[in-house]
Amino acid sequence: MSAPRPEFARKSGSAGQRPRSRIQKRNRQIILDAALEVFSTHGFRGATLDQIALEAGLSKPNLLYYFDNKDTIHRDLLTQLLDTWLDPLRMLDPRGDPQTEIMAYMRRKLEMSRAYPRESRLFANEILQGAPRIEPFIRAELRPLVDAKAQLLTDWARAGRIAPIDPYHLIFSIWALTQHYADFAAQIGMIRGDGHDPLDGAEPFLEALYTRLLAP
Amino acid sequence: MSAPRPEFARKSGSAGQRPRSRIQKRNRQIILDAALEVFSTHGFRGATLDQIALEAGLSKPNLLYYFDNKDTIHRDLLTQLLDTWLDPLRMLDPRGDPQTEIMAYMRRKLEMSRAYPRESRLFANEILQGAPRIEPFIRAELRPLVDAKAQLLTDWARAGRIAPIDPYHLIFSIWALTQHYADFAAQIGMIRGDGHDPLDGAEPFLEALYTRLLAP
DNA sequence: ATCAAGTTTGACCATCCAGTCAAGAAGCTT
DNA sequence: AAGCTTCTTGACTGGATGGTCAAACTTGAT
Repeated sequence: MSAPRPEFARKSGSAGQRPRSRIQKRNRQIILDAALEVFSTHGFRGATLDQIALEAGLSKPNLLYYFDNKDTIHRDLLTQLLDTWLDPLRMLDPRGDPQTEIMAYMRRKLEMSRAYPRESRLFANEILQGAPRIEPFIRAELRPLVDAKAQLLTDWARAGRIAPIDPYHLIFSIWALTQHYADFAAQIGMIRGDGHDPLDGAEPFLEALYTRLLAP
Repeated sequence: MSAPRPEFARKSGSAGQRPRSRIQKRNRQIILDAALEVFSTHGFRGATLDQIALEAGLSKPNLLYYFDNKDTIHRDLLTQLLDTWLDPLRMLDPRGDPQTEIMAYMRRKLEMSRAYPRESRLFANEILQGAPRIEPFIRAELRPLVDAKAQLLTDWARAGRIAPIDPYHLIFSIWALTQHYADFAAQIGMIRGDGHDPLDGAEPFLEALYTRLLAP
């Protein structure tokens, strides 16, 4: 007879249910990993279930046994990503030394570009397309967080502890500079030579840049 | 009977043939403009000819009367874009004042993000996907240009006319910071409020940033 | 006005692709 | 080993999409 979906996968309104069996856990992870690979380079519409299935080493119907549809896979990936995407900014500590804190934030973001370039590209793809799927998240979570941290930066600037620069542009600059190494890795690789690590030398450069920018 | 393609459109190995009639010129431009809109937000695979035709106010077969296929439209757009994409960097003048020259380069790039955000996103999409269509261009044109200008920056640094910073990362930083305002405009708009111009305040910020970074 | 060339389109086709289904294979439990 | 559940897949469907074609319409030169 036709196999019913396992309970946990029936309706995954929000991600985070844990698979029951070991096979479930393993295959869901394999699929998400393959999907991340494909979605991050081709975008949502450009990716096909066949590609993902091939990448995962599973059959397409098998994919759809674990996930209701293409959209669900994509949403689960984004949800998983967004969960941790804001942590570096959240960690910006009002009690710390301003320059140290901002520098540490930049380093955490750079480390994320190094460790999770595919996630960065998945995010970039989503934003390029107008952020249709994560607009609510950006408005409800990211925006207030950025507003709060911008206020903190303003306070620091007012107190003369960092240079008086626009806090929003400061944050955007950190995003732009760090994510660039993941999002444009293909271009950087072609320019610097293919054996070259795109991030080589990035950290000292960014340290110099922000040291000079932030000095009061 | 079946209409043969007009001469100029027969085989457009490289873009740049000029249309014969006024209608040709007008409609090709309308189509390219519509295609830019659609490709830049949905990527190559994500865009459909129907979408482009709708955006252009033409029928799909009519689109294909002016362009051989979807790929040709995309290639023509990229070719047209790349033609002017490197001009700002090419203009970096060895005889000028280093800081003024670099600052002017940054301003030219920022101006391109303001004037041609769709082109920037088209380019970003292409790179995100691994630059499959413009890899030859990057290797044959962009790379040598960047190498040459990096050498120039190194010379300036050696002469103590700018701070001793990695020239490649300096160039990448200008790309990242300026293009970010076009590529991530959707995100910036949601954070700063939708009536807000994403580029508002960007120029003074970047001026401060590069002034401080470049000072010897 | 006439005619040929250039332009436009409705109808159509082949392929691709997300998603279904029923049957079979593999695991688990006793 | 039996019997139940979970997992896997070949074959299929319906709709979207890139592209074709022949007929009709428009334009411009004479």
